[in-house]
Amino acid sequence: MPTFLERASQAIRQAGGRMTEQRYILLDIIANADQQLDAERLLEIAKHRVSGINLTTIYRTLNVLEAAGLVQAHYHSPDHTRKFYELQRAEPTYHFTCRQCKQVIAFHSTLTETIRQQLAEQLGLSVRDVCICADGLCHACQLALAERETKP
Amino acid sequence: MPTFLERASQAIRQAGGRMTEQRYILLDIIANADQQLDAERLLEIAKHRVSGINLTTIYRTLNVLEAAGLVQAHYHSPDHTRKFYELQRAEPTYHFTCRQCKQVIAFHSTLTETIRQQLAEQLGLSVRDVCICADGLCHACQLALAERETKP
DNA sequence: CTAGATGCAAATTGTTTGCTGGCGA
DNA sequence: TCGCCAGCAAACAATTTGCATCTAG
Repeated sequence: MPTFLERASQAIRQAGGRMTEQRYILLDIIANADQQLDAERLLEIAKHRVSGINLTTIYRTLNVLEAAGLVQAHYHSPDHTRKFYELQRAEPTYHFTCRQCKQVIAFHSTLTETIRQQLAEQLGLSVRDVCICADGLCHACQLALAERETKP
Repeated sequence: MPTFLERASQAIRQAGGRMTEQRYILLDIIANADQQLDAERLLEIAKHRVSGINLTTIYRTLNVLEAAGLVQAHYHSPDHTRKFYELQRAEPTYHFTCRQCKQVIAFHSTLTETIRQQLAEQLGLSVRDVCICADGLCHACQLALAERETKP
């Protein structure tokens, strides 16, 4: 049974690419991360392992890995500025951002499947990616707001 | 019974702003559009009505209108590059983009409510906006692909 | 009259591209 | 060896900001 990184390297080769040190390391970082990481954070971590690695390489590699179906990109809040990456998996993680304290809270949802089915049945669409992200107020900020309103 | 634009002008004033010609016109354009529009398209249309109006003003106005709860922004595809605007309404419109032909297909969904409830119950979060957008292959492009695969 | 709005040009930010030398299969 | 790849600098596109001028209330 091949390891994940062996299978990955095969997937890249099948797509006409090569498994390089940089790609190997990035994939390894993403696979072992306990949260989704963005390009800048990935660069920061990767620099400890390959000196001279560059943001351009990070971006190009992420695009290669995404095209090969190895990783998948998400946005963490409705003001979608940065992309965050995780391994391609069955039940992806989505995110809620608090408008007040900016804290990002991850959640899982099976709604992706529902949307996929609805769009297939109703409109004949074959869905590949669904983006779901929410913002609003976290519990603490709701309490703080209520507090402030009772004694203005 | 005040008209929509009268109520809008009051909402802006309550937020400490003023109802200017530019804001009035943009709101009117958005209110009467049959689809969501982005900043550039809004500029194009607004130029017919106010000469000299500028992209900066469009962006600043959109932010004011959004903060005042009058309009709401959405992305049309998972590669969230541009924002599109519509009036704030109960059942917002979401979008699917075909990866092949780039066509954008609008759809409605009540899943926003489900997500809102789930996040409230499970994590105590008060959701304000939910972004949902999907991409994949439209019906025609699925057929074309199947065609291509049967005779390579 | 005066805080707030406009318009112009210039800045910002996340990401992509062009090019040249370098390295994996 | 030979084409894909890495690294650098420069380009991009959507949006924001600084500043002087103008205008709604």
